[in-house]
Amino acid sequence: MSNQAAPTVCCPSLTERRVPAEAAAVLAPAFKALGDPVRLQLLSMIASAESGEICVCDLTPAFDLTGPTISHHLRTLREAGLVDAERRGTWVYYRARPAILRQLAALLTVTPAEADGRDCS
Amino acid sequence: MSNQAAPTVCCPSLTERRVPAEAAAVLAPAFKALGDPVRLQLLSMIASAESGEICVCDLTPAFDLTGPTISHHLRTLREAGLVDAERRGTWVYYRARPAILRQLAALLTVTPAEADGRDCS
DNA sequence: TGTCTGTTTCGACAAACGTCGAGACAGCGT
DNA sequence: ACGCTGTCTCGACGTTTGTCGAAACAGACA
Repeated sequence: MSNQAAPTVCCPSLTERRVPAEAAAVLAPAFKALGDPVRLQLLSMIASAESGEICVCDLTPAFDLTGPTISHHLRTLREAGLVDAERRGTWVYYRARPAILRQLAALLTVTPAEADGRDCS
Repeated sequence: MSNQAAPTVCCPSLTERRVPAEAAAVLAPAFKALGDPVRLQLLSMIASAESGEICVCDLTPAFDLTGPTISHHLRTLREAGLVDAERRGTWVYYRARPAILRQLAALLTVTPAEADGRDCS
């Protein structure tokens, strides 16, 4: 099931200091994987699954796309280290990797000092 | 300087409920803009600038890329709503838009309930 | 063993992307 | 008015991406 290594760079916010080229090279592919609406929804369906995992057979029919296309997007998420896959009998189950999600969130977190204020308005 | 509208969708985490197609369509382009190492560094340099803004003339020499290429990446960041640009005399200054960064961070934030634990290890 | 279903791989194609050089535009200083 | 410098736009290029259909692989079940 060939899961790739998850990035191991760490954690200060984008806004605190300039992210070095090596860190950018490692983190950017994860953001790139999130940069497609289908993959964003796939990851969300996986990460929000009640049991912590979800079957490809539940993912595929949720989109107007062929099986191979969904499989391709799932592979992209896997190679970005965002999800893990496990085959159990006939079906393949995907689960999210919270550690890397947290890392990306931390990168994007804005120190509350810097104003201009309201999100969600 | 033609700044595009920033996404106005809001805020629950990826992991809480499935992100709807319309939200994904709006948010994915912002992640896509972050999905290139050069743009990630550009945004970081902009967002971490002491005065809150930084001149293109300070950005360009930090990379082994031509002016037009840097300009193209900056335009991508602008169109994704991640930064704002303002011309003052000869120079053009860029500043980050914290609201959308916060929104993206919120989307990626994992509810501490879901374990598997340690980031930054 | 054979066949059926679920999933992935392969090959192809059009569209989008990252990069460049050449040229255009905007202000400043003479 | 002219030229100089900083920035952006345009056109071109090779590469990567998203999608598909066809085919391969994996496990279940008769």
